[in-house]
Amino acid sequence: MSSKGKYYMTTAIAYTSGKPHIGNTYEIVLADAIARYKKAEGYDVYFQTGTDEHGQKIQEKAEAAGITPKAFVDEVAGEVKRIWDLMNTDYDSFVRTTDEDHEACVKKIFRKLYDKGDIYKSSYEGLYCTPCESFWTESQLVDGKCPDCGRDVKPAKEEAYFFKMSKYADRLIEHINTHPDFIQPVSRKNEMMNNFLLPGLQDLCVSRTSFTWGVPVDFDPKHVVYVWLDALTNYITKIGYDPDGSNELFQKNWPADLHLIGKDIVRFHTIYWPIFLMALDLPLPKQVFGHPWLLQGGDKMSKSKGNVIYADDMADLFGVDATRYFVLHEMPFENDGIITWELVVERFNSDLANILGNLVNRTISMSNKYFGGVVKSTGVTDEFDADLKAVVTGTRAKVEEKMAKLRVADAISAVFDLFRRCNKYIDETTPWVLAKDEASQDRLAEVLYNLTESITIGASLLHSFLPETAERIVAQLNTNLREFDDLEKFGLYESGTKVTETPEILFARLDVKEIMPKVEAIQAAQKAEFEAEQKRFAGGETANADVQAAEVEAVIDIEAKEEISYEDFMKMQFQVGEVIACEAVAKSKKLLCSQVKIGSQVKQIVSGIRKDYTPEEMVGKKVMVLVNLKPAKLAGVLSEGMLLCAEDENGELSLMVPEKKMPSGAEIA
RNA sequence: CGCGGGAUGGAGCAGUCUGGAAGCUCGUCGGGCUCAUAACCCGAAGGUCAUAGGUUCAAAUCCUAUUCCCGCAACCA
Repeated sequence: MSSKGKYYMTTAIAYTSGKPHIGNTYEIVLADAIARYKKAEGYDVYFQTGTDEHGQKIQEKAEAAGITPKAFVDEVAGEVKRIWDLMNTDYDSFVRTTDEDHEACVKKIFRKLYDKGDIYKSSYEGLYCTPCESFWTESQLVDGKCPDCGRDVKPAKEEAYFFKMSKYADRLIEHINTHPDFIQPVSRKNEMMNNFLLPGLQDLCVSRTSFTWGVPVDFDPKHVVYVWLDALTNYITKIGYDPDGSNELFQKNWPADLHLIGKDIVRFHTIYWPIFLMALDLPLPKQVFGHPWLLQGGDKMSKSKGNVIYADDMADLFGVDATRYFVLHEMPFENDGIITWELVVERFNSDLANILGNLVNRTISMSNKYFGGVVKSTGVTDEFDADLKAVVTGTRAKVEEKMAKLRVADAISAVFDLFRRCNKYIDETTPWVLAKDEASQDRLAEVLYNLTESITIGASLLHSFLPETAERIVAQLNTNLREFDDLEKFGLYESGTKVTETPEILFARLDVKEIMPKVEAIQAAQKAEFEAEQKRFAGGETANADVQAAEVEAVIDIEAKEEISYEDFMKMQFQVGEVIACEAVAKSKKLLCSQVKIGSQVKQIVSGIRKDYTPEEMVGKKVMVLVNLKPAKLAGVLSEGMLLCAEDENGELSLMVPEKKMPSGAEIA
């Protein structure tokens, strides 16, 4: 096959703070489908993926786990690689940002940009929260306090390196305007322009001193390179970029043809990354595609809820190709997709089992039943053949058109339309009727030949998306996958070939009733694992909470706070209060404003409990109140105390109430 | 007045840029068929395309206003 030239594509590198879930997995499968497809089309594809392993978060997680950051990322990177391989992804290069060659190159790049004057040393000024070790901007503060811990912040300065973004902004705007395909989908381009480029770019802080797990700046080792400068450059370092002279692989492959990333990091890939490249005098990537997210029933996935869907769980239940099929098919082009176990089962049954699996099975069965498995072309056609052939041979062009626009879900649908057409063809030609008449044996043979040929072409087109299934299909038909260039030709299946005598079921239908208990088991295990992890990381006191489906009663461990003295405790005054009136706070979604009678006085208390309690049910409750809390305004409403609540791992709240009847105002100690 | 996304038959989505008969998949109901994995094929019901105005010969699509939902992004740099 003639080469159409090189095609260098990358995924974002996965951050190694934890096991990748189905959303991360989506990206690699999508990339793999595109890579396989481009290869089939005749491109010389180089496909790189990997892991991003530096940063404060990882350092903290490793510390909590009591291991070195390196040991931590080794484990997670191994897990990422395992899942990528499990998903049958055919990448050419797996980069880790802790690779020595990468780190060495990042240092060189940093120095080059510094020598060039694009990076300069200055100081970061902002409002600093000492306990949190974080800088905040004025607008991030909540009531003038640290949004994380609520404590006071003070103006502070930290030495840091900055990158002169503004220097290249005009060039970038020009580039984006003259290359309409650069940012895909287009809606994101407008977002970038309007929100970041046109208002003016701020210089970017590209070093940190607050943690050490990163690539040190070699001429100023107390700084580490800001993660994005470290992470983004993987696209060039690993294929052989070197400021002192790059190798052939780099010469051949750069600029990248496609960076496939999640929509959340479009900004980094379409603003910072191109500007870094401009500063290095390198050409810009041809296209950045920000794909949407896969959401769980509209909800965010959360490990603590036990509803995170992992690729290996899905692969266990449905198989690798079914998992690939689902994520590829269900993810729309521009908006977020939804994934639920029920939807997965539905897709599995209707598309994979019914339309595809059953088609292959019934076709092979008929060949065996009527002709001892031998598929022969006899040339006896009739009116139904032309349309079948037109659809089958026209599918390649449809797939081609969709894939050119990276409309992978649409491309895979086009392939399934081919299989649908085959099922219809069986109904039109009614082979079982032909079989009863000795005179129509040749016609019957031709029908089965046409089906076998159609399925072979369909399977070949399917190969980029579901490689294993495609191979299983052609193996059963005792043939090979067709070359891409031959997919518009009908009739290449060798006449007289004998198909398998024992067709295996490609996808056995699933019963959602049988799947759901397994799902629940997975979720329970996940919860338990999460809690064990929390326990391991945090240690400390345990508290009980009710958990429905789980066999063991779940407990929650929270981070232990500093020990306090009895005096500290006695500073707080708790009393029983009776809610005598309650209403929702108009300007807020979360807050309820209660009038609480404590002894003879009434305090107004605002609480963030609206999702768990209605104003009506609040009235009359005897609650536990912290009464000497300094009054504060929440959403513009004065609050003079705090109602005490317990919170479970799902964020569900339960008001603390006295176990026996207690008068309002009773002291709690 | 923080920013962004969304609202299309029971569910999930396409169509909106570039106005021109409201479409796809699933589900439901009815029918057909029996080669096949209770699969396959055909047909039907079901939507004033969130609301109100406007532009136009023509609006899901363009403009204006309003309402409602959802995120702030996948455990996180």
